[in-house]
Amino acid sequence: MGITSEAVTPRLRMSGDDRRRQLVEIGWTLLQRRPIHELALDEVALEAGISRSLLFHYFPTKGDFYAAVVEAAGAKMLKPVGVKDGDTPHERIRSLIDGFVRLVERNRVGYTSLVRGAGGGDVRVVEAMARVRDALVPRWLAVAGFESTGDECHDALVRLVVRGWLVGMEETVLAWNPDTLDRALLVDYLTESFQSQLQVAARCTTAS
Amino acid sequence: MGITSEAVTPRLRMSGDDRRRQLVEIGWTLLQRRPIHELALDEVALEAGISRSLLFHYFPTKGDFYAAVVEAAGAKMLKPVGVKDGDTPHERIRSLIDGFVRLVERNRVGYTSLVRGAGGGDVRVVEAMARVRDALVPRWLAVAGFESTGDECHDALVRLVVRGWLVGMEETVLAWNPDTLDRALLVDYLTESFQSQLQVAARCTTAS
DNA sequence: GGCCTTATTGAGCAACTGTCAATAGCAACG
DNA sequence: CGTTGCTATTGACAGTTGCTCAATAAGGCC
Repeated sequence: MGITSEAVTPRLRMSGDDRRRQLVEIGWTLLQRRPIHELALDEVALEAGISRSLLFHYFPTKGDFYAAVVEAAGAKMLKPVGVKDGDTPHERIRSLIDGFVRLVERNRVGYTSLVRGAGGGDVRVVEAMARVRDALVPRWLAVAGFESTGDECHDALVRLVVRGWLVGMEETVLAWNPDTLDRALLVDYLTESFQSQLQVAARCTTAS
Repeated sequence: MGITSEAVTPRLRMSGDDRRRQLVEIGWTLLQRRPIHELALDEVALEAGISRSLLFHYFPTKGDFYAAVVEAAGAKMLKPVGVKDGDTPHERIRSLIDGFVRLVERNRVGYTSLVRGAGGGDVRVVEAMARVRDALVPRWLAVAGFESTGDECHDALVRLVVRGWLVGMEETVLAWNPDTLDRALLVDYLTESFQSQLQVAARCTTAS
C-alpha cells in the first residue's frame, strides 16, 4: 500500500505550479477513499514522494491544503454533471438531477467525504465548499430557465432558496437507500420539489 | 481565561454519572463558543478540574465524547422550540419555524458549531447528529398534521423528504442575512416551502 | 480498623502539525 | 566553464494532542 508511482530519481525538482497541482491531485484521489479529516499530510507527502516540509512550503497550513483539495474536488465532482438539451425546463432539470443522483450512486464514498467532511473542518474548508455551492446556484437557475426580475429582494431569496435546496438534496440523496425507494421516484420528487420551491419563492415575494 | 469555578478541594471524588453529566455539560457550554473540532480535550479537563486521563476513563475515545456532547446539544437546542397551539396546521408550522429562526438568530455561533461541526468529525458524531435529526422528523410531521397512509413506500419518501428539508432549512437560515431579507418573508417562504414539499411527495407517490 | 471497589492521576508513547536553518538543483550571466 | 542567485527541497526539532497503563487514594461496607 502507498507505493509511489515514480521512485527512480531521488530528488526531482518541479516547478511550483506543477507541484501544487500534483499535490492537490493526490489529495483529490485520496479524498475519494476516505473523509478528509482522516487524511494525514504525511500520507500525501509520501504519495507524492516528497517531504512533509515541502507540502508546508506550498500550503502554509493544513486547512489551506484541505481547502484547495475541496475546491478542486467540488469543481470536478459537481460541475460536470451532464445536461441533455431537453425541450422543456422540466426535462432539463430532471436530467440534471438524474445525473447528479447517478453520480452520487457511482461514487458514494467520495461524495460523502466531500460533503460531510467539508462541513466539519477548518473555516477555510467551509468557505471553499460554500464557494463551490455558490458557483453551482447560477447554473441550476440557468437550467431552470430562471430570469431575474430585477427585484433585488426577490433575487436574494431565490439564491438563498436554491442554495438551501441544493444542500437539502445532497442530504436526501446521501440518506437515500436505493433498496427501499426507486430511483425514478426519487428523481421525480426532487424535480418537482425544485420547481415548486422556485414557485413558492416567487409567490412569497410578489405577495409582500 | 479558563478559570475553574471550584478550585478548593484538590481531589473531589464524584459519582460516575455525575461526572459524566458534568463533562457533557462543559462540552456543551464550550460548544456554544466554538466549533467542536476545535475543542481540545485538554481544555475540557482543565475546565472540569480533572486530568485528561479521567476523561478517557468515561469516554473511551474523543469521538465518543463529541457524540455525547452533540447529542445533548441537539436535544437542548432543537427540541424545545415552542409551538403555539394554533388553529390550522399552517399556523402551527409557521410558529415552529419562526421559533426556530429566532433561536438561530439568538444563538448563531452555537448553532453553527453544532450543525457545521457535527458534519465533519468522527462517524459517531455524524451518527449522533443523524439521530437528533431523525428524532425531529416525527415531531415536524406531527405539527404538520401528517398521518401515515399505511403505504410503506410513501412513508419512506416522506421521512426522507422532511429530513432533507430540515437540513436545507438549517443551511438556509444559517446563510440568511437579516439585513438584506426580512425575517417575516423568510419565515413565510419556509412555511410555504415545507407544506409544498409534503404535497409534492404525496403527489409523486400517488402518481406512480 | 481493615478491605474492596473504583474514581483519579501522572508518566509516557505515538502520531501529527508546524518551524527553521541548511542544502542542492537549475538557470542566467560573465 | 565557473560563479552567482533564486528557490525547490530537506532533515531535524518543538509543541500539541489522542490514548494507554500501571499505580494511588477516596469513600463505602463489614
